[in-house]
Amino acid sequence: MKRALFVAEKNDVAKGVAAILSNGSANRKEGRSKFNKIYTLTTELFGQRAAVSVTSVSGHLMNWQFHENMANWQTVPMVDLFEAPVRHVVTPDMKLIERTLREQAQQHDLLVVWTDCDREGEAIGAEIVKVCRESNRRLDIFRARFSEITKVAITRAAQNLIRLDDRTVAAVDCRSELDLRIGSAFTRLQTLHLRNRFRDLLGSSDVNKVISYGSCQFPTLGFVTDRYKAIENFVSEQFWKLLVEHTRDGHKVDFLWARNRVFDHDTALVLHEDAKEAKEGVVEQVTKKPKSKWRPQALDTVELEKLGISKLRMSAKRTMQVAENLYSKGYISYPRTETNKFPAGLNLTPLVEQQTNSSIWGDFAAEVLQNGVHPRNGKKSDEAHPPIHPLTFVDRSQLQGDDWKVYELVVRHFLACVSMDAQGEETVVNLRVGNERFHASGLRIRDMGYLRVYVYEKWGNRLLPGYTEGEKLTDFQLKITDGRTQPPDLLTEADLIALMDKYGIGTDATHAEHIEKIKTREYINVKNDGKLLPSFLGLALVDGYDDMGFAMSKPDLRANLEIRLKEICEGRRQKQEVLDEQVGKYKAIFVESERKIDVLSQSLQRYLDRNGQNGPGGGPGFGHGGGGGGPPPPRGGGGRPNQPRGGGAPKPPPKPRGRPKKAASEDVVVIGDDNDRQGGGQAEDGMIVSLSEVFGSMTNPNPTRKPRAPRKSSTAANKAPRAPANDEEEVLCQCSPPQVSVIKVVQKEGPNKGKKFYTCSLPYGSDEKCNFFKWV
DNA sequence: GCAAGGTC
Repeated sequence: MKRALFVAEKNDVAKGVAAILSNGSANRKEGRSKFNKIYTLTTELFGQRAAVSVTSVSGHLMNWQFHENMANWQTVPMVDLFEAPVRHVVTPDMKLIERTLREQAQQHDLLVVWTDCDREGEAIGAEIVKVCRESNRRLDIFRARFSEITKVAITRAAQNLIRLDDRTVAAVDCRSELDLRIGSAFTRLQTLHLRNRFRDLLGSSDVNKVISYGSCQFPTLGFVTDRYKAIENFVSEQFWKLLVEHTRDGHKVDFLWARNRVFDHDTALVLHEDAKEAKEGVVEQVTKKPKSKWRPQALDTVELEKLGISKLRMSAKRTMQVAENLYSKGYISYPRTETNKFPAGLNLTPLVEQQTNSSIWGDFAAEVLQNGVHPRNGKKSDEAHPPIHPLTFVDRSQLQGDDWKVYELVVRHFLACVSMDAQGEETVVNLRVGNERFHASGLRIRDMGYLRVYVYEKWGNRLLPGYTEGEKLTDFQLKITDGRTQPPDLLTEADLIALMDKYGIGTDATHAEHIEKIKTREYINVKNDGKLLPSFLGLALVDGYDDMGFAMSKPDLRANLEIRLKEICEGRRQKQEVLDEQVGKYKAIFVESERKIDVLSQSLQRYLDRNGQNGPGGGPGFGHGGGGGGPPPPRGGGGRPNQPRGGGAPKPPPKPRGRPKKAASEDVVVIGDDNDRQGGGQAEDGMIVSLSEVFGSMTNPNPTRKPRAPRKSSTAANKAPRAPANDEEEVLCQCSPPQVSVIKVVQKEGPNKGKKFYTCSLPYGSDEKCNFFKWV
């Protein structure tokens, strides 16, 4: 009888494969590592009975390393790290597993690799082969291809063995080697340079701060600094809105303006006057239509992390730690998955049945069974693991703290996913006053559906009194209100994960770690409300390389590598070719960076100077506690002290609560010169207050340098025609002294769209701006 | 003392 050794990526899979192939009759033996057992059984292989041992590794066995002679940071020329030889060695904590494999390989005739069917799984497979072959040269090597641990999938895989895919292995090796070379070279460069210049901040010995560079760390940091700068460079604009208020049956109804808002006061006044003259409003249309709120899709890792952050107020890292713990206890399925659709072979009914035991959601689970189990599936599959779902029912009394919170989330999400959408009816009332249109909407919920178990989402009734079509209203109030556009919010950890996911930075298993890494490196800090704020150090690193001309913190570097790796996998490029090309490219950047490295310390010095107190002579750090460390507040912050007032009592800026997520953008009606606005537009007060929470005593609101990137929405504006154009006369506004006015174009939908008008050249929101308005 | 990728 042939003897076959099966090796899976983790013990859990080995156990599952053994149980399925043996129909539950496998024997369990201890391996050298206590986490990786050996299961023995007999099964059919190549049409014959075979004696099989199934064991496992725990992820990668091996790692790429430099030789010891490269270890000294002071004496080894850093640039040598790009070409010094590297070797593939078994990592110390995998030694016991390696021993099991060596021993087992000698006792078997063939080896079947059962690692996950993804890129890393293929590479782990190659490591298993390497170790096993060394101890048994005669081994026949095969690979099992399976996408889930179900009877059908596993037996089919066992009967259709294939070979390892060398190209995929080459792609992973390429990635690992590049990450190692680039990471170590730039880490040494930045660390030694900055430590030398800022000895008191960074310390001078090995145990002190490392300023690491990593191909995932930097783009992750870049997302945080980009958002911070978008806020810093944000220019707020004033806008105006019309609003109709009407009270009926004791309900006050707000009819919102169909134009939403306009950015020109005169336009708003004209439209307001026009509508006011109408005196009467007409209910033009009352529509009722069903509206549903969809139940959540099957849960994957990214979504679990996002929910952990936003609903449980835990970090992504912590959420995953807890989920892994629940997984190891057998309470929930494998938590690292990119799959958000349940495989057809997975019977969900017993999983729902178990939950009927709960005193909390048991009734809901029972109801799901009555109505049928209908998962809402997404479209993603990693072909390795199913969506995250509960495996066993656990009573509230058996779990504490975060363990319970995460288990509860997984169960509630699962039950919600397999239940029904919430159903309601929406009523929209369209009201016309003169030429202006307004609308109010109401919602009546008919069936809460999944929301009865999914306590993390809310959907409320919005009562609307009855209106009938054609009805005329006179007892309403037509109001004109104003507000200011708000900067976007700082990123939350959930936003960051979504961005990493979108740009392919890291994998589902690692993005929480990259975020954690840039926290421990003190490149970013987490505010009390969970928002992420870059530190001086983080900003300085990003700016430093930007100033040298290398976009090291942009996500496209990594994206570009991914494309090359794919080409290797598809056989269109050779590993060595890509390696040479990438090493060459980065080496050139490195050499230049080393030459211009002072730019980096200058960049950090600039931020420290802004702080006014934290010179290199001894500040408390880059952001933890005290008055020390965060970045300065956005430009113009701190109570706008430098604005000359242009006579007359200045109107206090309105402070609308519940700021909209989006910045002023595409619906800007009027256009002007962005530079004009530097003084006038200011970040909203609320922003300044919230930022200064973390900065303590830091006060200097004036940065030493101009923001580099103008805000996007204004770039189009810069191309605005400045009056006078050749065919138009020069028109002066009403300022004293009068200024040449600018021509702007109404861009909003409406009767005046496309019409040109003259207006004061000062920026909107500027106190000095006069009210001059004249159609061209 | 450097990376990112697996996993416990």
